[in-house]
Amino acid sequence: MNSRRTSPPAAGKPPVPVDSPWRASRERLRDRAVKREAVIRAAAREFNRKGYHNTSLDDIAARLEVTKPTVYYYVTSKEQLLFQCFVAGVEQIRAAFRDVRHLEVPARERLNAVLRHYGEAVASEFGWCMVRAEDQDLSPAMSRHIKALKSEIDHGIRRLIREGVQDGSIQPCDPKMTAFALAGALNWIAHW
Amino acid sequence: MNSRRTSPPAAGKPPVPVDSPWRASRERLRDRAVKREAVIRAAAREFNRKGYHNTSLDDIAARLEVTKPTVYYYVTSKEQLLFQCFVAGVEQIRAAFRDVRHLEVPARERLNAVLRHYGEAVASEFGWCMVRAEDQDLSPAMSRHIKALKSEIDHGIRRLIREGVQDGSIQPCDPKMTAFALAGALNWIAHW
DNA sequence: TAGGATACCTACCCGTGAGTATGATCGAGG
DNA sequence: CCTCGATCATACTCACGGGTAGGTATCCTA
Repeated sequence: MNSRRTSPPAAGKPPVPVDSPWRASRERLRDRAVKREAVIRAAAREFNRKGYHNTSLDDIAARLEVTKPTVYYYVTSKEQLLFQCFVAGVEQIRAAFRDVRHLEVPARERLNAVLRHYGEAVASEFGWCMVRAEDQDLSPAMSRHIKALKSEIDHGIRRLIREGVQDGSIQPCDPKMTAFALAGALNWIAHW
Repeated sequence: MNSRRTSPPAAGKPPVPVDSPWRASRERLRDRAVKREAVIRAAAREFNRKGYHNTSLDDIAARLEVTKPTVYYYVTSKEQLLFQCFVAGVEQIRAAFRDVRHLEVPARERLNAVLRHYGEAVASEFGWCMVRAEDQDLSPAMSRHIKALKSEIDHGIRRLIREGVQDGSIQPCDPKMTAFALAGALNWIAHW
């Protein structure tokens, strides 16, 4: 049997329509940033639907009703595209930490708020890119960058746990293991 | 820049040596099952190291000091190889359930025992294949099969939780959500 | 010891998909 | 009106990797 002729590996969920700035209006929009962001969002959705390796840049371009060179006009490589999706997702979580930093409530409540945003981010269109993207797919430099971002979040959670234990709002526990378990449970959302 | 000429995406951890039955002795071993299992184990280790899509069958063959057609002699396709790795990992967990089924101890203890085996399985060389293998990479039939196996384990955990709540060894909780969180936390081991 | 089965290899096919060369198009400023 | 630059499409190149064709060596059995 020649597998080259068998049907593709099943795309699961139906495509999420993406509001393409190219189709948005007849006139060409001049805003590079908007289009670039649209490219990243479209990529994230396709990665989420079919996985990184099962998504071609032609797929992403088609979803935006554009051709591949146009995508390359906004992005230098597929790898960078994945990286940007990742960063976009992580940024949501970092924002949650910033929002909470100066709140005058017990650490337990701040932790809850962060974890809620964390869960929402993981459930968003960028969730897959954050959780399931394998750093084997990225260059060592980008992989290091991602590890650093993940580590920052991890330590942020640990710190909130420690503060909670100190101010009595959280039961005594090992912050490292607890943060690991919490992150694991929430990340699992991205796997359905 | 031509990415075709850039270095491969970083292989992370160093290769785990695999005891190849081919190199084991000068004489050819006649045991198909042993060799087939060696192929699957080698595949699991490579998938674990570099990811499914970044591992070629040539890689796996090279690790076993054989050629690609030899691998195909024991396995019909790369997809089936991934599937077999998955099944091998899941089987460890199913065994844990069987071992515990007829124990005369509180459900809490049985659950602990299962979860310990669960964690060990996830940390094993098949852990990646169980947790991170995306069903987008498998045919619909195999994907269904895998979903069924996962569901069986999930319901097994839920049942133990329910029994624990009934016999008082576990605090009252929602079995579904608790099982989800437990599995998520443990599965996260496979991501380091 | 012929002849079939098993196990393995060399050499190849070919679809796929990342990335690109080239030129068309269109809006805006001169 | 006409050029200039930003934007986009057509039509490629090329390496990679899954999978196979076909042959060979070794073993087993009659």
